[in-house]
Amino acid sequence: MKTRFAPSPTGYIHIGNVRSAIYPYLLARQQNGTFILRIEDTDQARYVEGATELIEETLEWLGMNWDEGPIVGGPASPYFQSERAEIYHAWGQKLIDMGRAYADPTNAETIQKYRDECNAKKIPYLYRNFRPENPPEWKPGIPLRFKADPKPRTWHDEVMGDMSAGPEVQDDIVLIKADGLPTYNFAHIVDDAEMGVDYVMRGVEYLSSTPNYLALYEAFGLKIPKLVSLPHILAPTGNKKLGKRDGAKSVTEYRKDGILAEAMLNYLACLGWNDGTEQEIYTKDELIERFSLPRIQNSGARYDETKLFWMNGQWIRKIADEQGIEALYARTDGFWPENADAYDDNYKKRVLGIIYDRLKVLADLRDMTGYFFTDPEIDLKMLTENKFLKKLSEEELSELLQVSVRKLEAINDWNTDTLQAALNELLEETGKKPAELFSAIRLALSFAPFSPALHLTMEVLGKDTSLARINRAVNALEND
RNA sequence: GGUCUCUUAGUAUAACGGUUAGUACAACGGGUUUUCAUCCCGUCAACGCGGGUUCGACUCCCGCAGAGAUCACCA
Repeated sequence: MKTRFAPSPTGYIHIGNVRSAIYPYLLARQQNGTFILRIEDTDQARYVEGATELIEETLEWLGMNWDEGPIVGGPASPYFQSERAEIYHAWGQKLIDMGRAYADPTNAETIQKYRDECNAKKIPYLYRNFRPENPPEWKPGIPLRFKADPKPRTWHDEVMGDMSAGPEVQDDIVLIKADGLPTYNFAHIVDDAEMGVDYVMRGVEYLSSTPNYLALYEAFGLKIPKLVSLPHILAPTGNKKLGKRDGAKSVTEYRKDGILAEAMLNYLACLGWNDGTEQEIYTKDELIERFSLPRIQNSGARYDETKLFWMNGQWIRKIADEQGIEALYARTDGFWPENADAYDDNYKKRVLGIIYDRLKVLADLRDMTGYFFTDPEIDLKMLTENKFLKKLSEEELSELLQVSVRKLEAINDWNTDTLQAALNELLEETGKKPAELFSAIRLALSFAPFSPALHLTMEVLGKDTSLARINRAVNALEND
């Protein structure tokens, strides 16, 4: 059993594109089949340098390894359509020999004229009504057209159900272009046959062309693969399919923001598919096990970045809780603030251990952990205008912090338990509410809008740094 | 315009003739010794419209409307 992902290297690969790789991948793995990557680079004008590498990187990052295709090779090599011209020519010749294809010498202007005539008469434009009477012999430089056999056709789509179409949508499509390379319409049929592909999964936009493909399968006497139309992913606003123009981000960008591959795969797989249960978080293995074609949604699904971010937070916590902070730490390379470079892994791991449950994306580390690595800039307003502290005078604030310093100085064994105990004693001795005492110390330490629980923060910061920071704040208050 | 497809809360979805129409994200409110977050609790919120079929319709049928796709020597 074989499935394939057949992208065109026309630029970066965005989330709308990736999903059409996920489903065939899942299906192939579930049925111990083969997942093929084929590069459809027959449009030289739209070809973008480096796009193939980007596709490969993206699939690798998501953990979707392919069994046949670029890099790994395979029995139907090559897997770049631009390198398969001879194969398409041979198949084209077969059609010519059967009398089912002809060279078309008509120039573009004339074709446009035909089209305009039809539009003027308000009748559907079909090229087969203008077939040249004495087509020349086919040779390079002249497009090759299919000789359609229009008739009612019915077929089954694994997602959309039973389909039918009349002759009015079947035409003499171009098989091989003047540049000698095949059109998508022709190339994918030939390749799927040569490569033994059993499931053709692609976006619904190909649904309208399916009758033409059916005619081609029939002409060649090919077994029709299972046809699977995948609904579109819609842009966050409007009703358009998600595309680069709507600012669809590339998968690479999300990776740089610190979206985990697991979360990306999970979110995309569940956008337009569910297994009927209320489960939301799926590992790759669970997706492989549960995936089924009939449960693919048949209407478009709107892309919702907020939910992706939520899911990423879930995955950050899942990895930390199930595999340990070590496993999560291994993913954080490149996401720390610059000034963290001077610190060792162990320290950063401890920081991660107390901060991870407030991360949505790994890049949040940059904004949220700065004060663990450098003394924060003193901003007295954060203290004096804090909603719990603004009723205290600067003198009272200073006094409160000095009392705290004396209490904390007395701690010999600096750990979360002794710190918690000291803080509780301070509450009693000062008679302050937690909101006042803790806010004052927290801000003196971090001058950050938020930070982990106080005793955890101080434990990681260490006794010397913690006390020095509070004293610093006291001095600033005294000299204000 | 022709042809085709789709239609449950703001979003993603569950239901497969009988439910107070379930869940999650978002929003809003509350709780967990400070903040932000996590976690927990709660609130708001949906079957596009109109006909049938049926004892009974979100579920089946037919119209309509709305949305989308396609009509290339692009994929």
